[in-house]
Amino acid sequence: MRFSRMLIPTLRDAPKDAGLISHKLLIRAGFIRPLAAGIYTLLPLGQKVRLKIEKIIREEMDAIGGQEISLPVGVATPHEEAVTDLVRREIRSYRQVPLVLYQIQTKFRDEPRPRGGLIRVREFTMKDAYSFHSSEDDLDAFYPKIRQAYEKIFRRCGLEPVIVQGDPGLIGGKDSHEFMLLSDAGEDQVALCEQCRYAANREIAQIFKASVNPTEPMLPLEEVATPGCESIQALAEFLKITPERTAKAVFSIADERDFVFALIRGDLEVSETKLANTVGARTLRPATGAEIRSIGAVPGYASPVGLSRQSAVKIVVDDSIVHERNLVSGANKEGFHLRNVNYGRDFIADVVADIALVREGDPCPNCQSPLILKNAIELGHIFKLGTRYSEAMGAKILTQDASEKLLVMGCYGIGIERLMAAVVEAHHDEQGIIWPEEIAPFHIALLVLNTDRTEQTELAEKLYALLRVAGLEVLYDDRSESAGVKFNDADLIGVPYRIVIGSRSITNKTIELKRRRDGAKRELSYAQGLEALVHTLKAERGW
RNA sequence: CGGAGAGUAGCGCAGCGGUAGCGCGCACGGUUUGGGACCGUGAGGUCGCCGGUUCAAAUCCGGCCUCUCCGACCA
Repeated sequence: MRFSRMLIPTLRDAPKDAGLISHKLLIRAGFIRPLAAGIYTLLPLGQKVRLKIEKIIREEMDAIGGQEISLPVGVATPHEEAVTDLVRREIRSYRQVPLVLYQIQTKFRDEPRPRGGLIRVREFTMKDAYSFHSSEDDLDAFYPKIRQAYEKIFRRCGLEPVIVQGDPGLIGGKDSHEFMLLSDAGEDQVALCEQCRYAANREIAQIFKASVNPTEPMLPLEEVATPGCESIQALAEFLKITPERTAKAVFSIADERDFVFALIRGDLEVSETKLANTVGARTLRPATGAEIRSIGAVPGYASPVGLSRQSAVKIVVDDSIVHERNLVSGANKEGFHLRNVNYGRDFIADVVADIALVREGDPCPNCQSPLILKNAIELGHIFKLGTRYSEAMGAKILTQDASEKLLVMGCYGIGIERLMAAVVEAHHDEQGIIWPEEIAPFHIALLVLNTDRTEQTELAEKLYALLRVAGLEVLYDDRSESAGVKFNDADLIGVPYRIVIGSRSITNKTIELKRRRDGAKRELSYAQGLEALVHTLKAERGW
């Protein structure tokens, strides 16, 4: 393409409301334009990159037997249901599975809070894929394939995400992995163990919980006055004990219906995600003081001890509590706590579960080394759905022995524009974007510096034509701008290679080839003819 | 949805009661052209919207809208 004919509105200054580097650069370099909060127009350059990413995804999905389809854009129907419905109608026999269907389609999400340019938007392109299997074993066998396909997709886009255990959510499959690109621009957090490579989304990461005093004999309950001790910290200081010796109560309302009373060791925090998954809640919000009092508890002085059991109150106890002895917990009386509270003797839970939120430095569940927390961008998510949808919708097949069996499903997603933004986050410098070759909008930027010198423009035109014939995508900067403008735009846009034709090219019979990634330069002679030069160039690509 | 900030030319900003400004960009002419050149001329704005106060509002007051950032969801 001729730069002069292409819509590439580069900007010197980034709009002030752009925060992230990827956001600034994609706008400045003329890839995207904001239309409304979380709604972006992809300009020609942005569209080119998106199509290249989609091409990679198609190739890798097809390589593992995926078949592209296009599901109708249901108003309220999740695509899990639409695709399960399709398969329920069309698939009868175990001989027809495994079946892998995918689509690349625009998604609309009424995001309460779009942010970070393309990282989180209201409208975006998603590749969603679904696999159908005759058994758990077959899904288990397929799962590594999709995982590898994802690794390839991201690697071809120039990214090396960390694969972490993901939140299986309410859908509650047994395996779930997220492809996380470590980046400060990310809004997720992952917990990583550098020793044993344990990696999980922070929300569901486990920690090794050593009991502080599991062998201490149970002592009798004892009420103690603790005026003004409404926080664990205040309580621990007042009683001169460590927070590990206390039990903390956290109150939530699940799905605006059930009261959830969570109890965890005083030094730990509750993971809302874990808690929600434990009680099977779609939404969870903190309870108000009035709601807490309504079940007979006192904010700041609450415990399950002596609480009259109500069916609407679900008591969830973290496993950290179960193994401890003689904790201090609330007396459900303003200004009083109880010493020597013991699980089993003084109270029991409806559910005992791990609901702790990992913190930096907590011991790894596998090797007990300190975990580190990092911000990350979630590029993709794969998980085993199991039979949740096939059961709900009656998607069955006949097995070899003519019995009916529920299909076992997996589902797998990638957000395309977010991936594009993540690539920019990972690959840029002060000058602009540095696209990995496979998804760059162009292979080569061809710059002619003095457009009023016919020797130069003629040379450039010839080279432009030959490069295209050779199958290269060329952005030919034929504008009569000053050299600096052209250099800066080429760098900003992030084309992997740059050819410069200037006065030197005429006198020395050479052109300059520069690699964007590291600035490596070469002077290539065309004394043997331009065709030979183009041949060399192709050979030199990736030198 | 809760909290904080911001809306003035395409982008970045100034002006904060008296008829709308600057830089960049854009158009035209000329000189330039190896890292965002220079001179001259010019186009471009219902100052987010609605109402109020005032002789007079971009400016003061009220309401609304939009956007950005920080907290609860997700690719």
